[in-house]
Amino acid sequence: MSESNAETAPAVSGPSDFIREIVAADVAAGNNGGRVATRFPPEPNGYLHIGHAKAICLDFGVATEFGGHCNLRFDDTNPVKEDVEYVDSIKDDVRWLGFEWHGRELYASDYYEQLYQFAEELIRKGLAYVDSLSPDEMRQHRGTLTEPGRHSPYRTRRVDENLDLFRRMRAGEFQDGAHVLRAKIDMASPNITMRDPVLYRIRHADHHRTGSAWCIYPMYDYAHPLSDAIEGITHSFCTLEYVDHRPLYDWVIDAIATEPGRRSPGEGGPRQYEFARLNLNYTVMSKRKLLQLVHQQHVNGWDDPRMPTVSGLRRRGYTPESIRDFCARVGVARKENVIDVGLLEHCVREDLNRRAPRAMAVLRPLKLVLTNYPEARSDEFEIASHPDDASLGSRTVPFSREIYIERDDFMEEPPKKFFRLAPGREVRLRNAYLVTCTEAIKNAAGEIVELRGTYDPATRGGNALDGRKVKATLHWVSAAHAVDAEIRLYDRLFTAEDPEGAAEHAGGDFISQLNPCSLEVLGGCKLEPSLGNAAPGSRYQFERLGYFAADPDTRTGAPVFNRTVSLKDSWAKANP
RNA sequence: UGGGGCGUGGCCAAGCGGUAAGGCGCCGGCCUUUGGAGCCGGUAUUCGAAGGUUCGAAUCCUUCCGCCCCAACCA
Repeated sequence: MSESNAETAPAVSGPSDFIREIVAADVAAGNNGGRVATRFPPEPNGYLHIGHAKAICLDFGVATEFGGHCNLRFDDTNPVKEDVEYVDSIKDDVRWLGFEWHGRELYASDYYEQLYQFAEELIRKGLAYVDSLSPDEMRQHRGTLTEPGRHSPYRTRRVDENLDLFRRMRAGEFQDGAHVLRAKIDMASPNITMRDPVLYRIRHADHHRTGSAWCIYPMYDYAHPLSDAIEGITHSFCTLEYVDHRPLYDWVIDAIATEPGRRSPGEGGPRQYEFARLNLNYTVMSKRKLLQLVHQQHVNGWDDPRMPTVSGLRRRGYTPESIRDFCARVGVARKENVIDVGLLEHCVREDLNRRAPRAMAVLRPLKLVLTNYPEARSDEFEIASHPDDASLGSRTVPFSREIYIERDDFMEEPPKKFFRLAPGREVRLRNAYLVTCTEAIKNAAGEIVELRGTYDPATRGGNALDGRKVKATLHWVSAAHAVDAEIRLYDRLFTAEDPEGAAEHAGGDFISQLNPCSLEVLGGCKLEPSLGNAAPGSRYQFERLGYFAADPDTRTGAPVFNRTVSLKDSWAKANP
């Protein structure tokens, strides 16, 4: 392509959402010198979930798209809820999702001293005061949605008195709750956030990073804007519930920006933009509820494959690519939304269909004995690992007289549209032979315990020389060579599309909406030998069944697989 | 009853005064050694409602309706 063409070529993809539109306009206008800096600011009080993944894709995505950078900043201002376990898991998850913060691992707690000095500055400017109302009294004074609040009697304390009290707060002279530092804004504001918000509270608690160095801790509304300003963030993205906080965000930055060298939002400093959080049906997304599921052991930890957490999805077998694709398809807007989990499932299927090697596994085995196949003999088939991608190579699959097929691939009295095996019917064993069922053996209870049949030696590989067709192809595993495995099947965690909504109507809590069948553990599953040493985390398509990933519980000789997602199944859909 | 945000097909979502993109889902058809995958076609005379402005409105104005958020010393 010539250079002039390159310059005149229309943009392949412009801004794809309102956020990128704003950033593009800022860059075009040269705001902040054309610089773009974002941040992803998780509080380390829980594991990341798919909703965070959306935010991560936005924060890191926008930064790289516009040649900027994104800081990973832990919003660790509440020591009683936070823990290093969470910061470690968050770092793992962000990295696994495919994002890099290039050493910019930052903490709000890094700024505690600076934040404290800013607070003294606010006091000196008469913009903050120490209040000594009890939490309950403060609530009384705050007013209601429709009535203005009242001034605290402590609101008029002198600057020197405020400074003295605040220093003694820091020095640990007071009990928790005795005093707080408040911004002096407007107790009559219709926006309740602006009614003299608390900036600092006393918490005699050890912090996971600063230990016992502090006994006063800044509030989010104070620490967040200043952290953004300190780091030179240009675009600060958060969810819609913070829209009402934006005036306070701006107020805090403006309040300390009169000093030389500091910039207010109006002067090119950080600006907050809000977007709608991600909601998924058939699950819950709040950290509080996820924490409850873990603590009450309704699931087996934060990384339970049924959880919408990043670590849960990872263990389930999701790929980072599929999650990023999902976030891209879902879009970024300001409308409340509930995304169908079906879209998430579509995204993994699409990704794994392209990349996952195929293998055969029988979940619920039914033995088929080929009576015309010599007992001592066995065959080997070299089978491509992917039907459309030779680069994935092949593996050797043994065949013998006794093989396992899926129980529901046989019906003694098949209905009209059932194409699979039935007495007298011929089907193909994938990549092997055409076989015909001759007999179903039953036990005393009348249950089918074994099938007898014959194979056609002239159909090696699966095709008949005479061109005769069969309606079905079954997966299979040679009984003599099979590897036994445990396979875990997952269904949605909740039976209701909207667990909290359904619970409200039923008068219970969301726990009552749990799906009792969300986990089904199958033992004695039969795997083809190539699967015997699958490394934990490795993903396969088990032909005709779905995508499966080896679980960390896998032990040598005892594989454990999780079903990530089933294959689309038009037979099952039409015959529920 | 105060403030704020939001309403485009079943679920998302473009659209920015010139006559409704796209994805998922769904419905048909083709193809197929995975009832998978792939391919082709269909799926909103209408944008919460009603008025108004305009040659022309999902886009501008007015009113109304509905949903969500805010009264933690949580984030």
